[in-house]
Amino acid sequence: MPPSSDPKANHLLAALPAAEWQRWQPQLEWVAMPLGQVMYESGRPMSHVYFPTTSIVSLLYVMESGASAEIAVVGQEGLVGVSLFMGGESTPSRAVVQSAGEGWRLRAAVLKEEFNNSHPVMHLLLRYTQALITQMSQTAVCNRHHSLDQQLCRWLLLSLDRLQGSDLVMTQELIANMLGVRREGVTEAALKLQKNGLIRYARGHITVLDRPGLEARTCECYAVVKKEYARLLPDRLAS
Amino acid sequence: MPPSSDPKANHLLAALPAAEWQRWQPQLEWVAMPLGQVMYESGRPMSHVYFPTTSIVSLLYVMESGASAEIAVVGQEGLVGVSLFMGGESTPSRAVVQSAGEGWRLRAAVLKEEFNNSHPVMHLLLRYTQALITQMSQTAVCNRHHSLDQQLCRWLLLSLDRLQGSDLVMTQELIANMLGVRREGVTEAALKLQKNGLIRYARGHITVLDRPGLEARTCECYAVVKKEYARLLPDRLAS
DNA sequence: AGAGTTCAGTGCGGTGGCGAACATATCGAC
DNA sequence: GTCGATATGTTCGCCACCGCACTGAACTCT
Repeated sequence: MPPSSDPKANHLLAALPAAEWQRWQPQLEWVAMPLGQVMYESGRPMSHVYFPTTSIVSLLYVMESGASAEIAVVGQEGLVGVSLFMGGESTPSRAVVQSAGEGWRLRAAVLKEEFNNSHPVMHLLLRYTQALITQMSQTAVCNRHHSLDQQLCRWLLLSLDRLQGSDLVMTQELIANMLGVRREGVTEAALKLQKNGLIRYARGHITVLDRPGLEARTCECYAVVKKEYARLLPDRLAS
Repeated sequence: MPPSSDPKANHLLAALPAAEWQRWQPQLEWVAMPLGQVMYESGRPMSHVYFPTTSIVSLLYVMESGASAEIAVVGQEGLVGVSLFMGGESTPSRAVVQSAGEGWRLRAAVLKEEFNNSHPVMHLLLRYTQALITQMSQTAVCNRHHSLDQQLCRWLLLSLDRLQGSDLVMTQELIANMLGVRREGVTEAALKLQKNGLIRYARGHITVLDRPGLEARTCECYAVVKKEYARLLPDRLAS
């Protein structure tokens, strides 16, 4: 399978200054990211950082009981593996491909070297990390206070922002795992949305018909996160 | 009110290399941190970073409805204001003193300069930030899956770790605000703990009698966070 | 000592999400 | 075209937590 996507489809790579881009380009390695692939496992050191272009990756925590919950989602606007330059080498969470696609990766040693020796790179990555922190915080708040209906809308919108088009390949079962709720709950919430003409779905394909409608139904969390991404990341970096 | 605490009671300050400590010491300003004081407000640029010594600060998000939820807690093991060196200058959350005490602060400009020009400082602060990220992630998970009983235990333990002694000055009302639940719910959960001899409390004073007992009742989230702090932060930095 | 305030405990109906079991529908493989 | 696997829809009892209203107790201030 050949690369069909430009690395610069990733917003962070696109935002690199020319000098850095020259150095990185030969080191970037194309990767296919099929649905369900585990990009890194909880507690395991990471060998690469990944820059998704057409894929979406979920950071999720899997509990002892087997239950899970999504902490944040990463797409073309970001990168998977912040703990590499943050200094921890690993995190207690897992990264799983939530929507199949492609991406580019860089070896851990190369990234750390670049992070330490280039202020523009460092500041870019740290600002992205802060945006990610906002997403995690807001997830915590949302999990506490908002209804499943609202959370489903938020989740659909966040995912949509990280893809092109208005189609998601995603079963209700998977969404339930991400949100950390029962599949039946998602069915019920999705039914309401479909009845109101906001989405249409069938056997793992969801089409968003009325984006403004979803935005009207979701909680404030979506807007807070989106605004913060726009504030922290230059130009088209805003997802 | 004179300073009664050594800056080095803060673990991050204590971990500074000698050269950095020499530069920082004259710049550090002692501050009293009374209960309820807002260290920074959502969306507002920060003028200082704060290094608590005997106080505890909650990072919390206040919703449009007025409801709130704690995202993370900071004490002698850390610092308040990571967004300064992460590059965002502000965050959508608020920082409030949850347990009165003291701390030291540094002007934003000084901190940023130090962060950019000293690799040891940078790495120390980034590792702390990653630990903080773990705490936020785990809060999201905990909010999703665990009972109020378990969360109360987790919260008590996290707070206890950031203080000396086994006493908390804290009403149930305040705890409820932090956890983002009803005050009555906290009353009920606290009653159970008291009946089982794990804690004793009265009118805003809580004494932990049986720490291992609390640890046995709490969810895995506490241990995950604690372990990650220990892993990421050198020596006695582990809270 | 009395009044007002703060803090903790209790009861009651409502509800959102849980767990489990089961019914249907669509797709792909053979 | 049949069969099994996969995805979605429905039901039912259950329980934790919610919102509200109220009681009682302890501390504070004058």
